Amino acid sequence: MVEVVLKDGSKKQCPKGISISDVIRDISPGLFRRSLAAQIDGRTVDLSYKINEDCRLNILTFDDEQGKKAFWHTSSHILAQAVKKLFPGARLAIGPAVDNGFYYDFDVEKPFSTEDLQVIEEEMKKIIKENLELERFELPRDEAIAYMKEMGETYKVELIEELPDDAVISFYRQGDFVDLCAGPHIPSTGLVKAVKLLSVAGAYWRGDERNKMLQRIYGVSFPKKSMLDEHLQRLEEAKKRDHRKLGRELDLFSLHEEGPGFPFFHPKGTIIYNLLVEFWRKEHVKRGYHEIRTPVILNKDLWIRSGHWDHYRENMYFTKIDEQDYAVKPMNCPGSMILYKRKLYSYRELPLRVGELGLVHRHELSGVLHGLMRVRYFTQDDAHIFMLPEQIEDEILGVIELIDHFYSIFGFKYYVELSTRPEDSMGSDEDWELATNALEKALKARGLDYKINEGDGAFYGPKIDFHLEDCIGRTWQCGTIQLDFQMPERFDLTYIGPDGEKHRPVMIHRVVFGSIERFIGILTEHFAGAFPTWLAPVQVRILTVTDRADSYARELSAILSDADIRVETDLRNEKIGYKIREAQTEKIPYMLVVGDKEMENRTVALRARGRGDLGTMQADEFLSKILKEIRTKSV
RNA sequence: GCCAACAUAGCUCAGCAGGUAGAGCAGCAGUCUCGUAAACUGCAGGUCAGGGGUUCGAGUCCCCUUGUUGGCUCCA
Repeated sequence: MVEVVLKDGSKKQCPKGISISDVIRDISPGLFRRSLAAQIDGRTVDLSYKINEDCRLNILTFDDEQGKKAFWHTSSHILAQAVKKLFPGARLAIGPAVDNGFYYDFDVEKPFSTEDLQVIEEEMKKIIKENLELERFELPRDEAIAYMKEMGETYKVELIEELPDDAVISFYRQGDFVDLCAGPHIPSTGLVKAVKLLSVAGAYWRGDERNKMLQRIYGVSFPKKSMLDEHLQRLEEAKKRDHRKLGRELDLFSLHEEGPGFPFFHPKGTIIYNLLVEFWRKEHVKRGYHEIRTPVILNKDLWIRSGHWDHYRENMYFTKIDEQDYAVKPMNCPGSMILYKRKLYSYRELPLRVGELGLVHRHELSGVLHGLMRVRYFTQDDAHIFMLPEQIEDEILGVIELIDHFYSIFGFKYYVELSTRPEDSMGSDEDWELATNALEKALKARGLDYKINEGDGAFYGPKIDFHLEDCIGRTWQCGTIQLDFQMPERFDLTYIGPDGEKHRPVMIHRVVFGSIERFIGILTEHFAGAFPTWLAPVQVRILTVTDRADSYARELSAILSDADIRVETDLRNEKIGYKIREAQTEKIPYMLVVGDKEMENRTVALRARGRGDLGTMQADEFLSKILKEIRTKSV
């Protein structure tokens, strides 16, 4: 007998060699129907796994992250089986579960068309209907390679050859289809009650553009038909929050063929931009930052010296002035270096925090442009902190505090990553290790959860990245903190120490918003266009019931405007319902309805976006209420 | 840049198997003075992304270019 400890702590005696399925069936037939995979002592396994010793058992359903993954992983096998049946020449690459479904990469003669997806989806449904069982088996390395070679699966052969020596090489069989796979999988294909193939895309083998481009099919699946409908419904809803759609509807910004990746900001978008900048300046002055402005175009020699020519040239724009080569800045740091070098600094002056709202241009590949999120010019809310080596940790912690303060004001949740040395980079291994450790130490001191992003640092130093989510859950890097020993060296920066000698300062590059343009995109999607009052381009609109209230409306407007509130009047000869509807679709936070009654009593009938009619109140009562809301930046 | 799809009025979309463009909203002009998400009538608005080709005839079929979308690579 073996002892199985369940999630709730209860213990169960079972015969040795019993399958997990049998254990669950014994606990509850209802749970058995929903179970997809299981964890034995934290290791995810199939339900057919035989228990041979005492263990802790955790049963996974579609509600568990790992259960979902197994479900989608099996779905990707069904996809591969369908493709092999319809396109026998297709070779299989990889087919994992991802956050929102699954995909499979195929090497095929001719790219898949949208029509092919339909046919493949139909074939998948047949496989599901057959309710094939998934059966696991293992092979020694040489047999596994021979087996895959025989089937012509060259990508699989490559995968097996690269597995570590001690790896268990397992396969899963469903009907006549076999795939190399670590598992786990759900017991049978019939559990997939609803499947939808969403898109085809090219994807390089192993994500390397030097490799062959494969055809990737994305799909999603669920154990219930209604869950698929809900999922598709959610995607539709998310589209309504898309900042590109809202940007057009709310007249914030636009993009034109004349400047792909170069957004135009309209008056209302510019109001938001300016408010963010104003807020940014206040918070930075409080924290001892100075602000500078440096040129957009600087001589090429500067960029050679900074290392950008060697490591960032592909992303830069160049121009000529009087026969000399110049570059449009893709980063602000070299300009900041020049200013640091204009005079001598004492150690007493450090840390020196120098901010710059710098307009940078970067040549991004045409295929990656995306609204305001990925553009070819943007404003970095940059700052460079020059400091003594012993100030590193405090300064990093200060920036983390600042970023957290900013994001929490908007109510954002964020993800943190630590990016380490990339292949194309400069400096010694010791410097990189020192810098990376310093960042990591600060993260730990602050108690932040973070993921390590191997090889994704800047070419001059490692970085802590802060990611925010868009409407469909894609994350975008916004804030970043980069520790740099290289630039001070390259530009021979110095400060005079207590010993009267010159020493080398260390520097931090950091941004909070990241790109003000991208941040506006994130804000738009986060609030679905209904910006908090302090950020709303129009904060109040006064709506008249009839033209008898026009002069009262103008008077109110002047009072609010004097208090720096962004107010508009709607005196058109339209029905009040029509005016309300329009203000509502423009997502204006407050509507003041004024007619004969209000005029007589010097009141306003208040209506708030999303909260409807709030009744009547004195005009000055409303004024103090909205002023407080703006001052506290409440969301 | 690569793979696929898409591009018709300011916006959202019709235009079926080639026979020279249509709706709703927005805009403009009038009428209605109206109390919490759409009053009524009329008018105007398009070298169908740009260029080439096939055809008696192309928004519709083919090719190229540009842009957009979803991915890949890359990144704030």
